[in-house]
Amino acid sequence: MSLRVYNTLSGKKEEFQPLVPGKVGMYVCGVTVYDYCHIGHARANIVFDVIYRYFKFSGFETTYVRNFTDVDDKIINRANERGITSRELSEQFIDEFYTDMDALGIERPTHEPKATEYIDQIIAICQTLIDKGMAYAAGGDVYYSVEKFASYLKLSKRNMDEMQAGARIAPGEQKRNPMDFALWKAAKPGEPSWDSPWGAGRPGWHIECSAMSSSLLGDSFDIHGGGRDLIFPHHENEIAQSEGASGKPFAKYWLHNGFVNVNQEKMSKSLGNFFTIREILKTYDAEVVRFFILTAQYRSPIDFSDQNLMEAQSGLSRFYEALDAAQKAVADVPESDQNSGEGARLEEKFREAMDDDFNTAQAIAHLFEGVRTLNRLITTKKFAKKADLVAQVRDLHATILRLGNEVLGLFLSEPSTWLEKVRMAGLARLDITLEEIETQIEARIKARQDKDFAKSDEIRDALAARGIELLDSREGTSWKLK
RNA sequence: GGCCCCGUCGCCAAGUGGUAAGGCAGAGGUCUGCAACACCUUUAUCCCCAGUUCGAAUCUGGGCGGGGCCUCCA
Repeated sequence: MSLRVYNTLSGKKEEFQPLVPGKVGMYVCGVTVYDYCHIGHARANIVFDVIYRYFKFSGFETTYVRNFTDVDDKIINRANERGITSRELSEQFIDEFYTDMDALGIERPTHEPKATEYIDQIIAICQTLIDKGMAYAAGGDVYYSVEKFASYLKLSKRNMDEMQAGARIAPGEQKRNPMDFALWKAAKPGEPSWDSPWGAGRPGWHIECSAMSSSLLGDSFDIHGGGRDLIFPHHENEIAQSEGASGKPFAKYWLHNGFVNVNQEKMSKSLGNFFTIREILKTYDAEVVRFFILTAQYRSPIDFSDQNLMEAQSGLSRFYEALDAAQKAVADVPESDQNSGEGARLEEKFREAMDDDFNTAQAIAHLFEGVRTLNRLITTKKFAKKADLVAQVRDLHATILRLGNEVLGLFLSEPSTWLEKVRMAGLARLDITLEEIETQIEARIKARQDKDFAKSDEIRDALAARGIELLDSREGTSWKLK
């Protein structure tokens, strides 16, 4: 079974064949650091984190580059509003970015370049493009001449004539063609700037990604990723710049993640449904957010709502409950050298799903089947005395944990700890204290010992009415949120 | 207006030519003092119409509905 990926460039799933056997180079557009990250950023970063992890898991030596855009109009404006430098602002939000990404369990990429560290390379590409006649300097700006790049719009599949009809040249721009875009912008007063052959200025947005990707991955590399909204103009322009300058093919496969909607509406500041990652994490566990995002195919739109998040929490709890129960069920049983093959079978199905364009939803469905098998095995009569079943449970438990940990970045907590954390978080939203629950449980245990079932049920129903469900087992009585 | 994507059970969501995964919720059963948990069983012919095919949710055409990009955006 080989890995297949959906390539925006061809509009089809293609067999993944790296440029260099055994190695993968991937570049994903990162964030412009002028504000806190929202759940759309969470999705993009989680999706490409899993893609990165899966390449490594599949044995590829993977170089993952994710940049920071730390020079940009929005940064400059925001910094000016606050009376600090662009650098101070961007550094602050880089720290905030890491806070959020770490919470979501996102691995650090191999390289995390900042645009401002690549000014020399940016200037060099601009110069090459000017020398080749594909770009021109005008009034301290440098513009890319789109008509000089024959395959412009090949990624976004748009029509040049129609694009031109709607394009405008903004006041102050020196473009020859409205579709041309800025590679270099002349410095205005109060803006950060660098010296260049065209005078003091700063890079345009698109050029930085061309510079950073070629510097760290070479002119040609395997995977380029980002959100759907970057297809035009950002990625289209990157192709024009990079291929125009190098004369070589740029990224081989273009991967784009779908959007996050909120209650079925596009998330936007004007609609007031804009959620930052840290706001969401006040209500939902980070792993629940991660799990939720991975239960959909990465290219589909996903709807962020309380109901969907609650369901994700139930689903993830099912995993942790089963992992917890399995762990306990085999804890006191001596190890044996039996190999069940259950884990290998599950792993094969998991890989098959992931090989099909990183279908995490399908992969998770297979893991759920593993959970059911696990639960079925450990509730078998005299389970602990059946060495073959014990071996299956150990194998399956270890496999679910390993696939979850390494590829999906899930199930990383100690099950009982995680379940406890979620319970306590839920409790905080109810009008009841832990002490009250424990007191009631004690009272009910006593009533049951006295065979006073009427009272026992009364206590249970009263707690249930307040959102607390009791669970009796051999070990005693525990509780969970309804 | 141009380009692109989507429409599968009450909800979420896989499946892209061979007879509908999985989760949540629901029903019945086992377990239980009664419950809950867990397990077992069970719940759809895939927006509509026409066509291609031995065979279509999957391909083609038309319609209806939803969304995205075309300006900064994950």
